[in-house]
Amino acid sequence: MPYTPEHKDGTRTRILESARHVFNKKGFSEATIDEIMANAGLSHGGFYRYFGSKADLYAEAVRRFLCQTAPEPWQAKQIKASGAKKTKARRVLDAYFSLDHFDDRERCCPLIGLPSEASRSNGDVKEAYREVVEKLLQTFQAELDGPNARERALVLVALCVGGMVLARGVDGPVLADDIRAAAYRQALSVAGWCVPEVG
Amino acid sequence: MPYTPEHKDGTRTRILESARHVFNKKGFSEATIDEIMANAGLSHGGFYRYFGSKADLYAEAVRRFLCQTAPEPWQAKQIKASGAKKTKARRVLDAYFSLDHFDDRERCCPLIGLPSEASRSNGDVKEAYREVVEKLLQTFQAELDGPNARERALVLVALCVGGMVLARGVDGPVLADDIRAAAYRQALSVAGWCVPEVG
DNA sequence: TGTACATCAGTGAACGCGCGTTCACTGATGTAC
DNA sequence: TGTACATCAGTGAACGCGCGTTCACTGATGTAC
Repeated sequence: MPYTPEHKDGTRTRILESARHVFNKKGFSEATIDEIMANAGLSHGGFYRYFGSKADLYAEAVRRFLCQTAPEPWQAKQIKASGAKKTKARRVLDAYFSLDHFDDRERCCPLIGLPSEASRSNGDVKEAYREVVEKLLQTFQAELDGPNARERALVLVALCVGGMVLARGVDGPVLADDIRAAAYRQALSVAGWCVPEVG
Repeated sequence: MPYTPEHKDGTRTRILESARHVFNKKGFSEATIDEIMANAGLSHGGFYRYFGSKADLYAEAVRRFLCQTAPEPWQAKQIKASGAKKTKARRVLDAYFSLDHFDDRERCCPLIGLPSEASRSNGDVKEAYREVVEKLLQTFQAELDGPNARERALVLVALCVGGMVLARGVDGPVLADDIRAAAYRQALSVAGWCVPEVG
């Protein structure tokens, strides 16, 4: 048995990680297998030893966001900056609305990287999309006190996605910032968390 | 001068309207010029007498949503149902969150039909996307009393887009409805409008 | 320890289809007489 | 009013490129002896 199973697993993971980035940046149709493989340090020909088709890869790549072992840079920055001062849900929310997350087209949450792709695709992708939504939902809900925890968690997720998707879609940086800031403040208010001191 | 200028204008409008529907349904890359032209009752060859390229058509098609003379079916239904009982902004909000709007993949607002397309495209498309955002913003802001009218209008738009995009992206109809309903109720609360009687 | 071997990860040329774009042509229309 | 004509909206065949997918091959690796 030449090459260890770990070797193949590692390559597969590298392709998935690369795919996640390229799909986020370009969307399903504009991303090419060639670019994904090159980005993983391979040539396109080997692709079909790992995945049945481009569509198969896509669903797995969306789900992949949940399997992260290390936090993305835009998440790590929040953890570093706040230390133990913030709870987990609060850190997730702050990172979600951060400028770093806004700017990171490749490593961003698939909910804002691939919003319309999901609504047009087959059940597999929607399932993956849903898993991401529910993960985020649980993170918020776990720390919301009071009666309507689930309802308020749903609102938080809607504000996260709506605020970031809109901000990315418009061309004026001022308007984009206004949208992001307004959605963020509203989210804090709904969650009952205090607004940070303005710097 | 054979054919009146009105004739050409009419055809151009028909192509734009068709393009808006097809782009909304399929996204930029998956929509084909052939389908757009066929949908407008023409063959593909004539396309370049009206538009320079597929990309040119795209930006115009997004903007086109603002030029509607007649309301879309999902909007008309709200107007009919409520009569003069609701203000304009309230009607727009209710229509936006309606199941009809959720289901109408072709005639829906481009903000939820083409969310990621905009963030990836050039300045022209983003400008069009921005115009749609500002139109919606103004509609809400005009009827919001109190100090933070603009801030609250921004929140409403974020809830509209976030709620609908998320609902469309997940595969469970129950979860989709929960998201839509939660975002809608939160929007009403932020606007200070009363919640409708439950039916 | 060194060598022959079998396996299979990865390569890169090639195929074929779909779609954006071009272009020579057709024929419907308004105008001039 | 009727007819010849010029214009140009619309047609459909053809081109060419890009990309998903296939496949014959290469060569790196672990194993058996």
